Amino acid sequence: MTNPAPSPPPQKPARKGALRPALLAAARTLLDRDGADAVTIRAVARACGVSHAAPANHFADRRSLLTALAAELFADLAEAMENALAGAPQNPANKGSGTARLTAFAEALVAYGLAHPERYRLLWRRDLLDGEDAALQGTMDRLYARLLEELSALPLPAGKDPETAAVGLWSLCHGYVSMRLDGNFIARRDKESRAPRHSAMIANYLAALAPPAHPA
Amino acid sequence: MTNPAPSPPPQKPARKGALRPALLAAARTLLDRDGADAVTIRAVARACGVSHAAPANHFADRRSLLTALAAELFADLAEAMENALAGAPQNPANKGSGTARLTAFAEALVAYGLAHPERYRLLWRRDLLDGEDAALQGTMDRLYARLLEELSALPLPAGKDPETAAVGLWSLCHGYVSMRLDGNFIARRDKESRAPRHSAMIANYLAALAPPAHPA
DNA sequence: CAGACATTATTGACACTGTCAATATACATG
DNA sequence: CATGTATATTGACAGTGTCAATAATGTCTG
Repeated sequence: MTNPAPSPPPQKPARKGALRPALLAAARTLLDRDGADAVTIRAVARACGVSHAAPANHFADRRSLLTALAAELFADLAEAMENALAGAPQNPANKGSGTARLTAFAEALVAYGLAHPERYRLLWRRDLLDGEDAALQGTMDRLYARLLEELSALPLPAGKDPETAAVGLWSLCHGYVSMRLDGNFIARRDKESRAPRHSAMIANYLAALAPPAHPA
Repeated sequence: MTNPAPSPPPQKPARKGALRPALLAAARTLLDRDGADAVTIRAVARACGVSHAAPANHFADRRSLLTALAAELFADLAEAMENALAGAPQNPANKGSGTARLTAFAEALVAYGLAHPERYRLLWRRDLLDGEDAALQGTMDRLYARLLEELSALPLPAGKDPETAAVGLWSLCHGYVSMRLDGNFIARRDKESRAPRHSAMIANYLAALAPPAHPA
């Protein structure tokens, strides 16, 4: 099946078996520009210069196309968060606030959401995606496991388990980003011009999770 | 579009000038049963036994219909949260953690979301609603102001302002409910059969906000 | 009361969507 | 070359929101 391209891929009418990635790229562009609603089978086909039914050979239906796109986006997000972790100080021996890595993790999540609104929104549009998709679930589970791993390496106070802390941190970030993106009341009071509120919010949450050695 | 569900039961032709409330009631039923996607102008009209263009006299377009419905739902939510506040102990001037009222507030929000998934989801579907609608914005703003009021009555530790605390608490609850409803990874680990995690989560957050009376 | 007006409901149409069926083209392998 | 598989095209259908023209209903005025 895999053949070396006999001629360079010049234009939208992509050669050989290159329609599938072209469709995904077009879908991503449409998503960023006009939101998930604009990512229709026919619009994607038009953007690739093929007939309206051509995508059916690569994606069974619209849900399948959006799911594949979301899996790509989730992988991007996971990479961004992994990079953030790599740039954070290694946690262990140094006691006290080992929350620098968690801060980096949470900040990266929020930053991705605010930087790519439509992409972030799509990730959670369960009505548009196939929640049973293996690729999608796998990336999500790995990301959550990563957070749990970081949290488990932290000495938590008695009565606080890593699972609840992980769910809380993720909920905090996800809720904040969602309401910012949806333009609801939080957004009207939390302009970008101010110092970013989410940083203080995250810091507060993490400080409570692992209070510094000398509480004020 | 796929047509999964059997058609809703045809209803009585609402006489007189009572079509508008009938449309809203039908929309609410459709929403609860099949989600926001199922709330189409034509389906609502069918449910009320009128022609497909009859609703146009009461709602300019689909967005207008859904916005009116969402305003109703937001009022319901506000009422539920107000009731929860009424049942909570009045802010005790005597001492210590006056977070009981905030706990009631947050628990009521989460309870509403988990009890009425489709209604809660619609509240934040900005792509389906008119964010500039006065009724919708008014109810939302009043609810947020109420939370801020409760938080401002609380003696916060230095370095923590009510605004950030309010945004954090709301984000925490909203994020948790969203991910539970969307069936994402949190839901797969946070079954109803266990003790509800959100209670511990909320308690942890509020405890950090106003630490108990015995400081170091 | 009768006529004029405003509100509301109906019918029909258009463009758009997802999806299916039948067809046509290309490619690869025997 | 012939055959067969993968892919692309055309055409159709049901469903949707929304508009225009029409009809029916009520209400108010003179």
